[in-house]
Amino acid sequence: MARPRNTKQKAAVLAAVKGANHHPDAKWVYGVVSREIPDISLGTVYRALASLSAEGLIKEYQQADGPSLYDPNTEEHFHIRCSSCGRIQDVPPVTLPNEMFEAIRQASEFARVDQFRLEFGGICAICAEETRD
Amino acid sequence: MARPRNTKQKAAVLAAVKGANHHPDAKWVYGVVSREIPDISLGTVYRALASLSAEGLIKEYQQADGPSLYDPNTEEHFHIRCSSCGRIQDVPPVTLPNEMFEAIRQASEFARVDQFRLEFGGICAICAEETRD
DNA sequence: GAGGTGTTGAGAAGAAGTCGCAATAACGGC
DNA sequence: GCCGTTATTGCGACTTCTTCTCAACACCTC
Repeated sequence: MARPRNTKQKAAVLAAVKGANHHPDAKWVYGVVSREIPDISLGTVYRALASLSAEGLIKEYQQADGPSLYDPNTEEHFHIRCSSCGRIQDVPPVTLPNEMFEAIRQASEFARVDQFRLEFGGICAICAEETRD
Repeated sequence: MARPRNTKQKAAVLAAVKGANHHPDAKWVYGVVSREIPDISLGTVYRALASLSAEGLIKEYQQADGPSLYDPNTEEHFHIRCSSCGRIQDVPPVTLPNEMFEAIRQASEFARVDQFRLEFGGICAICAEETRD
């Protein structure tokens, strides 16, 4: 594994993600970075995003039904999605009781059960306000 | 919404999914059904799978990092994935405590938090056996 | 500042799925 | 059983998201 280099493209991609007040996808990052580096290519944005998440500077969040999103927040956390508008927001991490893992291990006959992926869903305040009439 | 018709294509797709001993994707179903109906098209398989899951006869399971899988088991259940071989297996459903939803609601300032998506990860028995030396 | 080699830009290619449309075939009525 | 309506099919083109190829470029070390 070679030592990654610091290029202005990667720096600009990192700045764009860190400066986002939401969870941007590659296209959005491309749009932002293009203003600064007009001839950057989308492929480079994808490579920079992959490289930055490999370095732990950002986090990739693979959606089940849409493009990967990139998260400036590298602290451990979870997400909640508004089922009405699709907005995604960070929430603090939660833990599951050990008995739950043990129950799943027994039911599945897996040798080890030590990971989980959890995301919440609901209605955000804005959508709740809008649909109230 | 029109009344769906029963076609041999849809029946064959349903039979293929129900007969699978795993969680097949559209391509696998296409491969199986093709042996019976050689000139079925992949588009038809996709449409049949969508229609069957809308009717509740099968369940679509959207993966974050791969094609949608289709689940013959329509009972409520969750999944566990082996992080080594990718095998996906059903596990019984679990519930999360109300306090967790309430905590997430407060932290997120969402109007409502009433859904979650949870999947487990670990090492299946077969992979555990293989890597033990 | 020269050299080695990560990186880039551009576009092609790949993976997964959807769409438009003419032809076909279910199914309810007669 | 035949008809007509219209849902469904097959086919290919298209969309979206992402990765790959490859020659040219530009970091970084010495």
